[in-house]
Formats: sequence, C-alpha cells, structure tokens
Amino acid sequence: MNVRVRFAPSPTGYLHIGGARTALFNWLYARHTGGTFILRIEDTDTARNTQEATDVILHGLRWLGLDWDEGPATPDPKGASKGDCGPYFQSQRNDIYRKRIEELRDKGMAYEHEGAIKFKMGRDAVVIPDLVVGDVRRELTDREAVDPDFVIVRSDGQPVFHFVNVVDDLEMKITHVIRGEDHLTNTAKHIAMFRAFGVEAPKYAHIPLILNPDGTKMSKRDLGASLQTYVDEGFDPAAVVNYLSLLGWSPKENREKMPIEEIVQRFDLPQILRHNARFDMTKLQWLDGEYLRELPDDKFQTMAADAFRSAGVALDKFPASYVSAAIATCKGKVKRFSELPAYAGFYFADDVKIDPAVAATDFTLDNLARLKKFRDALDALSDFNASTIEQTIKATAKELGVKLGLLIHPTRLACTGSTSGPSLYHLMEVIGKPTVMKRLDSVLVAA
RNA sequence: GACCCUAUGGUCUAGCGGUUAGGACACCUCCCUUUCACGGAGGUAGCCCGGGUUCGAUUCCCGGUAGGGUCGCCA
Repeated sequence: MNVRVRFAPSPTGYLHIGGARTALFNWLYARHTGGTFILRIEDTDTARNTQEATDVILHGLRWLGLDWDEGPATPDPKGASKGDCGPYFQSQRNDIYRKRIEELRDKGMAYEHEGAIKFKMGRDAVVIPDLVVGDVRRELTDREAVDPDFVIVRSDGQPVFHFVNVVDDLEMKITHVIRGEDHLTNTAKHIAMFRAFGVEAPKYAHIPLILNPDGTKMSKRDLGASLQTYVDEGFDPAAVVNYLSLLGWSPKENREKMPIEEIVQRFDLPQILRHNARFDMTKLQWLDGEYLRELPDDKFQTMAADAFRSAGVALDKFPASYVSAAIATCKGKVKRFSELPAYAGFYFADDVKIDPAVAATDFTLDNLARLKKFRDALDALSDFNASTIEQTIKATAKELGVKLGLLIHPTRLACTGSTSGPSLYHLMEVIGKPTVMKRLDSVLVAA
C-alpha cells in the first residue's frame, strides 16, 4: 500500500510548535515509507483566513525543510498547486462538499435541522483502532446521549471541520491520519462518517501533545509556542527538527543528535510514545548549540552576518575581511546566533560601554598602573598579531611579577566592555592596534 | 457532569517479571584553560498511591490519585 499522509493546518496567522511537530511526524512517516506527504489548507473560516496567514505556514514548513509532494505552490487559494487531488484549499472545494452532503442525505444519514444539516450518529460505542494507543472504545458522553447527532453544515451554508476533514481525507485517499491526541475522542464521529460513505476509515495514529514546562497546555501566548520564535532567535532549523522529533518519539540505542537521514530511517509509528511531553527550551538550546558548533565555516559566516544585520549592526561599513575575521573568533563560542550582537558587538562599535560597577572592581589603581605598562609594551610592537600580543602580555606579567589574569581581565574589559568573549589575543589582532590603543587609552585617561 | 488518554530523577527518555533501574539536558565538584564555551573525570536526584496475580513486580490486572484531552452552527 502506498502511504499517503497529510498535514492540514488552519491559517491562523502563526504556526504552533505542536502543529510543526505534527507536520514533521507526517513528513517523516512519508519519507520513511516512500509515501506521499500532502499539505492541505483548512481555510473554511473565510473571514479570518488570509493569504498572509497561509504564507506563515508555507514559510514555516519550508524553513523546517518539510517539503510536500502535493499541495499549494503559493498562498493564493486559487493559485497553482501540485498533485492530482486538488484543490488543496478547502475554500475551493465547495462543490465536492455539496455532492457529499447530498450523498448523505440520499442515504438518510443527514437531515436538515433549523437551517443547519446534521449527521445521524449512532448510539453504540465506537471502537477506534489507534496505532499508538491501541483500540479505544469510545462511549457517548452524557450530553451526546441526549442527542448524538452533530452539525455538519452550518445554517449559513458553511460545512464544518469534522465533515470537510473526513471528506477531504476520503477524496485525497489518505491512508494514515497522524495528528494530535486532542482529536482522539472525536475520531468516533469521523469513523461513523467514513462508514456512512461506505468506505473504510484510514489508519489513525494519535500522537501525544506538547505541553508547557509546567505541564499546562501550550497556547498561542506561551513562550516558544510559535515556530517564528525559533526563526527570529536564529535557531538552526535542523536542530529544531531534531529536537521536535524526540518529543513523543524515541529511537533505539539512546540516539539523540542525529542527521535527518537517520531520523527518517529510524522513524516509525510503533515507537511513538503515549504520554505528553513538556517542552524543554534548555535542551533545545543545547542541541542547537551542538549543531551550531558543527556548522561549516562558510555557513556560519553567512548566518552570523545575518544575525548581526537583523540586530541592526551596520556590517557593511566594515571591510569584508574584517567582518569575516571577527565572526571567525566567535565560532564554537556562542550557542545561538542571537547571542552574537551582545557577544561580539564590540567589533563594530565606535566605543565600548563599560558597566561602572564592573569597572570599579577591575580598574583599580594597581591594575591601571599595570595596564599602562602593557599598553606601552604593545605600543612598541611593530608586528601586532595574536602571537606577539600573547608574548607581550606574558612578558609584561612576568616583569611585574603578577599573575596573567591581572592583566588579561582589565585588558579584555577595556577592549570589549565585557568580562567574557572571544579569545583575547585574537580579538585584539582583529580590532587592530589603533583601536586597541584607543580603547586602552580611554580607560587610562579616565582614571 | 460524562467520556477518552497517560503516569520512570526537575525535564526528555531506555526498560517490556528477576537489572547495582541505563542514556541525554539541567544542576554541583574537580581537571584542562587567556575569560567564556568546548572537552575530560566524578556527583546529587527517579519507578504516583493502594490492592491483587506471581516464588518474585517499575514491568501484568483492578481501584484510587494526579495531569492532559474531548463532549460547539471553532478548527
């Protein structure tokens, strides 16, 4: 059987991290089985759904690298698409829904009620065969027992989610529905409709939800709920995908950090977990740091430059060789690109800002006297590079009979405005002798 | 209120009747080191509770409890 799975988001203006994870699991299953991954836009709420909102989804999936085999090519519902089961926007499929409604009415499975159309639901328990949690026997709730039938077309003529979802899965020949566990109990309704249409329901796999660190439901406003957060924060999409794949799924042999090819190869439905997972931003950041450290130099350079520019740093005022030398000293040091402006902004600033409190402890009279000696020794240097700087500072420290740290810390603070940063010797070489002298002097003069 | 799912350190998880309960993140200590980061060596910390079944339960069953989900003319 050729596997056909789909991701069917509603364009709400943002892509929820849980939605991204659902998309990922569907994509992984399609790639693992050699099946087809379909993107369908559930834009039945015409007032709220805009092309911009659809674009957010398209961009989000592309950023994650989740390419779809069938679905929209553009955010325009009437625009181009790929695949034979279109249109892939529900707003364009009204004729199909109308025919299916007629079919149900002809079969006596649907009827009009106060202007709306309702589906005739049985009263018996429905067994939902689920690939993740096993057979689930779903009884009617007390409210449903009063009236098990439910609306499938609103009185304004718009078909509702449960109905269009089933019709589209049927028409698009979906074989496996991989979706959030929040849909589990409603699956009874879906199965009943598939039966009413006289076809077999697809296989279901309800995956656990992603919760906040405190165990509550992750909603739009919660930290990290929107995929855009990770784009803005400069995360590596490969790291985000890797982390997401580990939420609710566990590969064998304690594998965690894996290339996407390995995730695809290992991913399968039986290993999906049954319990919800809490989102751990700290672990994502760790994983992202691992990816960042292993990034090829050229990619690191372009992504770092982007991070500086989007933070408003005018890199273009500096020679390309200077920019790339500056960025090179940050490789392997920062965990995220978003840290870069704070970490290495001193490379691109006219003056460094020094916290008065920190200055008070580091720029003591004794330290400044030593700093002056080091400054003069540097001044005499004709060849100003990391190696000669290191030799000079070590010689000065020896001459003064003090620990290296007593020279290094004030020097770093004067040159960068921070107590931590890239390798001091290399950073000094990059900013160059004139700037180093200027910054040291400004500290010495102020004292 | 009813119905459904779930339950291993703070977090993500391995485990599928007998284990010194394994790994990862985080945290702590030490080492390395020009700061930070990385790396290396250690460490603290866990099977929700109560009944069964069994020679033996983290593991199987039942009941609690707790968390999550659903019961819309939202998706």
